[in-house]
Amino acid sequence: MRLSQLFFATLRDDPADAEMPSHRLLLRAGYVRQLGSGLYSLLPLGYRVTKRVEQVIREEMNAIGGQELEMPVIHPADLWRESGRYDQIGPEMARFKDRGDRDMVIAMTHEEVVTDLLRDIVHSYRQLPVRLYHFQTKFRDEPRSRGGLIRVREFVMKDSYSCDRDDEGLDASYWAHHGAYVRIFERLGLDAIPVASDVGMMGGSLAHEFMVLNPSGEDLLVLCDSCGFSANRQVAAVRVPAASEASQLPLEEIETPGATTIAELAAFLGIDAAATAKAAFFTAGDGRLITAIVRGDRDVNETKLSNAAGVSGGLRPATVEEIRAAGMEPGYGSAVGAHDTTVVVDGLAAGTPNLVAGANRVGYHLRNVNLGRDYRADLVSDIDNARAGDACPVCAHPLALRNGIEVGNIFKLGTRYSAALGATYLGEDGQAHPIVMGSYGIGLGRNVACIVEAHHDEKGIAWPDEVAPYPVHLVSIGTNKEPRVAELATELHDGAAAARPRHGAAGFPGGREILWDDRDESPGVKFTDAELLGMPWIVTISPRSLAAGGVEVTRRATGQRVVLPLEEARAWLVEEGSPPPTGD
RNA sequence: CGGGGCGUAGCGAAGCUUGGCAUCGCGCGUGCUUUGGGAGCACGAGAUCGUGGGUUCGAAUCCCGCCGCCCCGACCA
Repeated sequence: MRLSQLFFATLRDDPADAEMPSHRLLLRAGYVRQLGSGLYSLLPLGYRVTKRVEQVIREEMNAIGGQELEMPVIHPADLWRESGRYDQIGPEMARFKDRGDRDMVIAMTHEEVVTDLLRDIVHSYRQLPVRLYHFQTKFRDEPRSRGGLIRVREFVMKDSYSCDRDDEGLDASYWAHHGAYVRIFERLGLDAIPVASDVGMMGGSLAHEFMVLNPSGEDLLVLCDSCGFSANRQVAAVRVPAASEASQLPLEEIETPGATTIAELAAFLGIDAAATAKAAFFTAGDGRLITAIVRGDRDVNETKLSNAAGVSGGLRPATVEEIRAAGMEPGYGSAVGAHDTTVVVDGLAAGTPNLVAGANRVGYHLRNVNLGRDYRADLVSDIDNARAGDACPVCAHPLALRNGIEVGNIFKLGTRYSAALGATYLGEDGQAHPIVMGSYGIGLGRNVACIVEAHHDEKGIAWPDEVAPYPVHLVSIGTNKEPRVAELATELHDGAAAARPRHGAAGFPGGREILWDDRDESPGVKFTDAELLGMPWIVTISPRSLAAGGVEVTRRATGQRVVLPLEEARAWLVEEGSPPPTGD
């Protein structure tokens, strides 16, 4: 591809709206353009990178027996009503009516459709297992998009679905995907860490997210550098020390005027926050009031609370009226004397005797509150939010908290969708069984952005070989001084374009094509753009390089530079199978 | 949805406080010179100042509404 013909433009100045390096560089180098909030066009360069990422994923999915297909972006709402998600999911899902006044939705994901296909086609255990995947557009009307391509509203995702006879089969499919993902991210040049995660809106029993550490990441990861424990903070267990043996002291009401927060209470009484109990009130989607009790120095983890209490429709902070209706007083609240509420007590608070807790009366607290004697719990469970420095739940080593970006996820769905939609097969026993499913996603655009995050310097992008839009950026200089420069550049460029695709670029037309900066620009402009665009190899041909014996080859990522004789350059770029001229 | 910021030529910005000819750099076009690290000179094109209303002799500038974008938080496979 001649750069003079390429549809792109580099920007000399950083766009005002871009903060993350990947966003800034993809914009400046002409890979993407923004259409609206969370909506991006992929320009030819960005499209080629995305297609190469797609190809890596395709190869690894095929390697575990995946079969590629394609499912629609527009779905009838009735299908989503069957699974129950039509009403469960909020404004994040786009809905509209077609001309026949039928309710339709724009796909956020494809569990329903794949399950519909299964109930149509699979009837016997002999047809299982099967692993299906596709690359398809999703739309999620996020409350807030951010970070360039990191969090967008419309995006292409590889989603795959495993369909097995039983839990054993699902387990095999799950770990097959786990392995495939490890290989995919390694090939993409990403250090992705699998962490235990919440099952969220997918439902299911086991889930991992593959996370790339990044200061702009939206997720918080709890990591142990001693034993390797890793979890999303949403689900990270907190280690609870053995319950205290201290004897219970008599309950005592004390006046605490104006002390409505733990900090004020602790300061007023001159005690540590850890000697108090904190009550937090939530209203569940089903209308229940949930009262969560944690030790005063800790915080409630809403995901863990929601899972522990078996809440389906999510949690929102309770209103003052709702709290009072259950016999409690905001600011001076506790579970003592509470009624008509589900009380969930964290293990740490349950095991700490004689806490100071609210008296459910304005201006008063209670000393020496003890679970069992003074209030009851519907449930004692870990609902504590993990913090940096906490003891690892596995090995007790101090934990670290890091930000991460989710580049992929794997979920055990079980029979959540097959049961709801009636996707069953006849087993060897002659009985109908629901198909046991798993769901596995990788967002393409987000991965492209993460690759740039991991592979750039102050000058620009430095693509890994596996995903670069073109392997080589040919820079010709001094064509007016030396006619051979243009002749040789044309020969190399045209020769590479005519060559058969390089091994590993199957299905990718023009896989051996190189980029040639044939523009009438000064050398400075050409070099600067070459470094910004980030092809793995920059090949310079000029009177000077010819005098030195050939072309100059620079490895973009390392800056390592060698002079390559013309014959070797031809062998490398035009004739198939020649290795790159230098190591890294 | 809460808090903050921004919207002026393709890009980046100044001008707004204190109303009075639309400004600068880059980029773009033409010509000449230049060609190993974002070249020089000359000429030139390009802006409903996000949008609607109001105040005023006069609004990019002051007032009100709306739209859009970014950041933090809430939210979120």
